[in-house]
Amino acid sequence: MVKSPAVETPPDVRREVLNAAISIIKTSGVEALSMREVARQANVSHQAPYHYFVDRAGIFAAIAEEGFTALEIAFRHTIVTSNNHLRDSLSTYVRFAIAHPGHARVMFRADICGISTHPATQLAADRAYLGLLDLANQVNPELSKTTDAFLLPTVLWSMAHGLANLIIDGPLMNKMPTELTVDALVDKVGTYFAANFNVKK
Amino acid sequence: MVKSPAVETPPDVRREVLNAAISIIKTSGVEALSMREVARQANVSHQAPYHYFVDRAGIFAAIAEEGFTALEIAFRHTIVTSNNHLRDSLSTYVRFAIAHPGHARVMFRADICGISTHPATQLAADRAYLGLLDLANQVNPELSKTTDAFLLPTVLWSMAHGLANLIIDGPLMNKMPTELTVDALVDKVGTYFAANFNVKK
DNA sequence: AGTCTTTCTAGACAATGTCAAGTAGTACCA
DNA sequence: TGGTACTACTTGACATTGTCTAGAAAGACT
Repeated sequence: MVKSPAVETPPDVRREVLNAAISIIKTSGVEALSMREVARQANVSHQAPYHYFVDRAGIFAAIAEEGFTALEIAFRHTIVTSNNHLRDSLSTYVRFAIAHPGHARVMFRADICGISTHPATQLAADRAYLGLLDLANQVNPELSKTTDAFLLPTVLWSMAHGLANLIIDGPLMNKMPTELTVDALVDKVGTYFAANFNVKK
Repeated sequence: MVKSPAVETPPDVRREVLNAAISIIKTSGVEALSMREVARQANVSHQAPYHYFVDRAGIFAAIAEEGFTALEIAFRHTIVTSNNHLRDSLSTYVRFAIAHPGHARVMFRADICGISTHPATQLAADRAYLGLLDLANQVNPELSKTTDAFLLPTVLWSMAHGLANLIIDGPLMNKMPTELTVDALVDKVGTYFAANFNVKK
């Protein structure tokens, strides 16, 4: 094929397939994703996705990898820009999940994100975790030297993970005051937590 | 068939089906549950489950309902027996999830637990939430009277939910010191959190 | 011109969720 | 005793799914 003069870009089937998958997960959940529906939405044959992703799990692994990489970048950004690392470690995680529910729904579920079978995804996940550790280290550098160094990161991770999941999939919003927006909730919870959690000692 | 004299109990197909489903979810995850596999493990025809549960989602709803009811009982028990409600609200939730992963995997995922379509499940979930609220109220009864009464319960719920999910499905245990058992982790995190989170004011 | 590789498409298969129809047993009434 | 209704299933059928196997078209390299 002769390359046309900078008018139309060549179709990036891999990207199209991935976008279709992310969109399906975002709107209908992980359960609803079928290879054939993905192919249909990407306007390719039902077998084209298999060329880029070995199987259904392969698509999930690719989405998760993309997500973990983006999350790590978000953590690194927060490390250098925040003046309240405790609060913002929460909000970075949660806001990422809200902004990218298609990715989050996959990343946050080890049973389907293929972390054990896809080394690239494992690596991206490890790097994101390191980002979180570095962020926690900003909160109190002393803690990271103790034998219980894992405690603060675990609390932060659990808290953020729980809040994110309850918001994007769970019934939390129904239980909140009706006038409270998601953004306001994340703000309030983050501020409340950071104000009341004592990290000295 | 002639009924044998009080020796064997009549087969409870509904229970068998439910148990088979819970066992499949526990060992292979929600994704792996198929109606036909459930029927096979319960030794009934592939349509028998449909007699008791309208569809696949119906089985999940029944499991979730059972789980929420049990969780509420656990909360109520903790309310009257604990002398550290902050710590034990966490551990009650997390230990429930660890002890009943088959139930937990379904309950904690609104997209599949059928909360919006099955009123009985919704009711059980609401009751469990009320149990959590009552538990949070033990921590600091004053807080429940303020306009920000939702903050402490939300923090507790998020924290517990996150920790539970990271343990039963997530990659958290890989990141922990190798000699740390799940039980010890729950203990340590709960104690650490309760010791450092300030609920006065 | 011929062969390789990449990027797909087409066809086939067993397994799945679910609809429709049937059947065996039990309960109740005449 | 016969009839009828109901419960608790079973059997059969169908479209849809994930995935295997076989190509096919197009460019790159020799």
